[in-house]
Order: sequence, then C-alpha cells, then structure tokens
Amino acid sequence: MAKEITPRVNDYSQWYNDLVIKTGLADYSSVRGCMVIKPYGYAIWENMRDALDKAFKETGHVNAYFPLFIPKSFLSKEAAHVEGFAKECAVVTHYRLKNDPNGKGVIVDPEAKLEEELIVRPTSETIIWNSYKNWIQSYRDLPLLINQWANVVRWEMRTRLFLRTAEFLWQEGHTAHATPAEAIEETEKMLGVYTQFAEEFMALPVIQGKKTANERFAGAVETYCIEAMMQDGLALQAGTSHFLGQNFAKAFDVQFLTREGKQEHVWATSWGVSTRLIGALIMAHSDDDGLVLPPKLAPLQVVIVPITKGADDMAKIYEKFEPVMKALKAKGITFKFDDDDTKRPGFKFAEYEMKGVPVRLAMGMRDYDGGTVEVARRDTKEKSVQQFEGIVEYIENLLVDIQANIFNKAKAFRDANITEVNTWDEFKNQIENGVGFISAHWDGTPETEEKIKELTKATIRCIPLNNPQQDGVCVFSGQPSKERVIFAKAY
RNA sequence: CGGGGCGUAGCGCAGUCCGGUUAGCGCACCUGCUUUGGGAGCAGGGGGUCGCGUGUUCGAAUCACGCCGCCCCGACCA
Repeated sequence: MAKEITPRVNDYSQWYNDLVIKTGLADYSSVRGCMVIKPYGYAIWENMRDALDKAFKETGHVNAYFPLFIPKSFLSKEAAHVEGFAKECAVVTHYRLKNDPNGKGVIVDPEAKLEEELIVRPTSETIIWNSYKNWIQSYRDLPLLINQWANVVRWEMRTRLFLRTAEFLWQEGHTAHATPAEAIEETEKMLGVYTQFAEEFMALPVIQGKKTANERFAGAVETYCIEAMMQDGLALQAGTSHFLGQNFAKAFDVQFLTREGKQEHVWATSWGVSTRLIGALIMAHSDDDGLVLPPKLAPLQVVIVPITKGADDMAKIYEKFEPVMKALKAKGITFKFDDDDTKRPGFKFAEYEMKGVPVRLAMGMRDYDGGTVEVARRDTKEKSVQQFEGIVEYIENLLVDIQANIFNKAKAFRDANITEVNTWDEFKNQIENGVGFISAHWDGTPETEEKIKELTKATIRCIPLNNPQQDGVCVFSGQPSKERVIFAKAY
C-alpha cells in the first residue's frame, strides 16, 4: 500500500495535499500563495490545453496575447467589474530598484514611481476591450472570436494547491458580436465545449447551469457554469462562460456600424477554465493509493515493467516488446519501458500506481517463456495474465474501457449524492448530516439565497439548464417556485 | 485579518519543559556486494548558519524579547 499518503477518511484535505506533493504534480514555492507546477503536473495541463485549444480552433476561435499589466484606470471603467476584483489585485507602483544606501541589498527607488499604477491582470476584459475599440468598426469585423492562454493573479487570502492559488494559468476567451442572440449562442456553445471536455477527457460528469445574481461574474449579465462533485461531496465550479451584454462595449465605447448604417454597441462574451481543473481531476477520481488519471489526460498511459535477473533478461524482454512499442507509438498511445535496474519491480509498481498510470504491463521470464504478459489496470486495481499475441489491441480497448469506467463511477457517485429536499428541516438535516448536492425549490430572491448561505454555508451552485419546470414552494421562505436549483457547499 | 499548529540534513521527526560531551533517529542520497513476480538485505560513507535578529549566561537548538515564513481552520473568492 502507498506508504506516504494520508487516507481520505482520516483527513480529506491532507489526502489531497499529499497526492499533489508526493506524486510530483506541484510543489510549494517561496512566494506565499504561489505554487510550482512540476513537470508531471504540467504535462497534465499540456494535455488539457491541447484538447481545449483544438476545440476552440474547431469552433472558429484564434489565439492572441494581451499584456500582463492593466492601467488602473481601465479596471474602473466598468463599475461592477472593478468592485468584484478590487479587493484582490496586485499593484505595480514602481519600475526600478536601487542599492540600499544604508546597507546591503536593494530597495525600491522612491524616485521611480509610476505616474499611473499598473494592475497585474486578475482577468483581461478591460485591457482587451480597450484594444477591441480599435479593431471593430463595422459589422464586417464581427464576430471577433479570440482566446488567450495566460497567467492571472488574484491575491487570495487563503490558497490551496491548484484549487486556489494567487497566480494561476488559464485560458480566457473574449468575443464580440453584432447581436445579443449571437452572443448568447456563443456563451452557450462554449459552455458546451467545456462540458464535452470535462466529460470526455476528464471523465468528470458536470451539471450545466446558470449562476444566480449573487454568484455572477463581476460585469456579466448572465454567467453560465459547469459544476462538478468531488469525492467529499463538495461542489467545484469547473468552468464558466459569461454573457457580458453591452457592459464592456459601453465602458470602452466599442461601437460598430450596422448594415443599415447605424452605430451600435457590440455584444460580448468571455469564458475560461484554469489549472484548477487539475485539482478537480485529482479530487474526482483518485484514491488512497494515489492518483487515478483518465487515459485521455494521463501523461503516461502505459508503463512496461520488466522483471529481470540480469542484463540478459532485460535485453530479451526489451526485444520482445519492440514491435509492441512501435505499434503503440503508431496509435498515439504513450508508454514507457522502465529499464531502470536500480529500482526493484515492487517499488515501480507502487510508484506508477501512485502516479495514476492507467495501464501497467509486467513481464518476467515466466511470462516470456509462456508467451504471456501481466496486465494491471489502475482504476480497478485488477490484474490479469494476457496472451502477448494481440496485446496492442487489448491495451487499446482497455484504455477506452478505463476512460469509460472512471466516468461512470464518478457519475454514479454524483447521482447517488444529489438529494431532493422539500422542507427547511430536511434541508438543514441534509446539510449537516449528509454529503453532496441538494436539489430544492427556491423563491428566486437574493435575500433568501443570502440567508441560506449564512445559516448553512451552502450556496446555490447553479440553476440547471433544461431544468424541469414544476410547481413547488421555496424550501426556506415558502414562497411559490417553478423549479428546483442545486445547493451545495463548494470549494 | 482572527483562531490553531509548525520552523533542527532533501523529506519526516526526537531533543526545548529543567541551558552543559562531538546535536540524534527514520526515509532519501553516495560506494560495494548480494538481490529483482508487490515499496530488498548487509557493510561502509557524505550531508547541519538548529527560521532570522537582539539579549541573558562561563556556556544557548534549549531561557527572554522582537521579527520572518509556512501549513490547517474561518471570513473573501474560480
């Protein structure tokens, strides 16, 4: 068993931290609230990035890059926006250091004060819309469909590896459209892209929905989201897509000339997912032995562990696997033949399990002579002996099966942990003694939502899309309600 | 910003209360031999401004004062 990972039931947070650190996904840094994403963690991000980037391109988007710094005055042009972000902005005030005249080291040169402070972007709407003003004149310039891969900084009071760090990596799409209908369609389309990515690549079932006014993005007219359930039953927002109306167009005076020759403000969207998804991936699937990675995002899909009694065996087994490795490569399946003879097989087994490698093959001389190979799958921890002949096809199918199994398991868990409640007593009881999401009627007022949050710490995660309409009464106020919404405690 | 915890070798810790040999232990690391089908064994070896500063003392990891950093829990947030 994995020696060094705190079991989930003992301390879920510690389990999560142990996984991140001990599997080499990330490390703490000397900067408060900031993390180092180590090669193994970054490889997962690269896989996520590649899949998403492809989907963005397929839906007509192009990449660009805007500055890290935003003039302070830009941020305040959209009232709700600045209010939402003001409390967590890093600010650049000076542009030079000098030697400390009183001793060693350097100090900020007081004479090098910026005339206007620069904000390290917490998100890029303002700097981007400042550019869009110059790029958009006519309906022929629309739609403008741009994405940026970037880092952003939000000075969080309390941070957690991947889930909430002061600096994080993400993508942010920023689009401009001629009509509100088109912008809303874009908003929903990108939510669909995120949903498909979460379910097909991350094997993470999500609920698509809209945020309530309280939870809406600062500056948005409507915020759509996908919500996922972690193994401890807490909700995690996995992606957001915003319909920004004309808020930023008006703030930055971005108008276009219509076909009819009229000046109108453009309609906008923005949407993003971040390295937080890595946290979601870990918390959704992993177990007490380590990571469980879905094959489609695993940096390494197959590991081959030779079991040898000397250099001769190693060479024989390697030779045996050569055609297999060639075939795997041709199919785009990533693999590693671990010929490191300074570590013993048992150590390697435990190590690759901890790192969540989906499939492990082991071969010693017994298998070699018998024409077989041992196959172990990480998701169920099942081991079986297979014929070496035809192993490539077997692996190919197994990877598909593992991907599906991980998703189904997560979906079954989530579905089993959504509880419908109809009275306030039931609600309180479920929040205090149960786990997971609550589906309940709500009267639609921010006041009620606020009150419930105050009393239980549960928030409305979303109003599901395509939500069945049914008459009921608000679980808190007793006022009439037409649909149920999802409540949960959240990350 | 409040509450709690912790800073001693790369990691995890003991030693601190009650000051006194050369600051220990486990893991990891290095060398050699034997091993290799579930985290190997033996032998030898390297590695320390005891978070920082000031003070008390013949003497400080240990006592006093100040500072810094990190983790966990809460308020804020993706």
